[in-house]
Amino acid sequence: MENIPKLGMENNQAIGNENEAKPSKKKGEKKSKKPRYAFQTRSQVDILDDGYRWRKYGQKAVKNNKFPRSYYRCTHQNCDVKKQVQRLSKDEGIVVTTYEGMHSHSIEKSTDNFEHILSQMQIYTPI
DNA sequence: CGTTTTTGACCGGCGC
DNA sequence: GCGCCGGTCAAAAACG
Repeated sequence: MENIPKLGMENNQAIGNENEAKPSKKKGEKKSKKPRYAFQTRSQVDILDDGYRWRKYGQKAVKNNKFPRSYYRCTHQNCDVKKQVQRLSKDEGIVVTTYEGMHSHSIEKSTDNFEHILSQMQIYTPI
């Protein structure tokens, strides 16, 4: 697992995704809400290291997409942040990274100018 | 040695 | 009622 930050992005677009609208079933609608932040990054590599440590816990192919989607989870002590990376079947150069949850600690990596992007990401929060 | 990765299988929910 | 889908976990193996 050579996880060297490889960033080949030229254009990144942050899209605020909220929780899907569930009809009316059980769900943590009162306590833990899970904000979802989708990031569309233009890069040739799907391994976008944002400065956090992620442990892949699953990979599944998605309908509509010829490429499989990768599921990652933060390997922190109290960080249950989930992240999933998906590539567009039409544009292999487009990588959609969706973050779920918030980090409870700061970044330890260099993050280079990625830190700047991360800042934007946090700003884009909400729902 | 510790950690992480990979594939398969399993479960729950929903649809019809 | 059964089938299907998505999502997650588990184990094993691999790597530094």
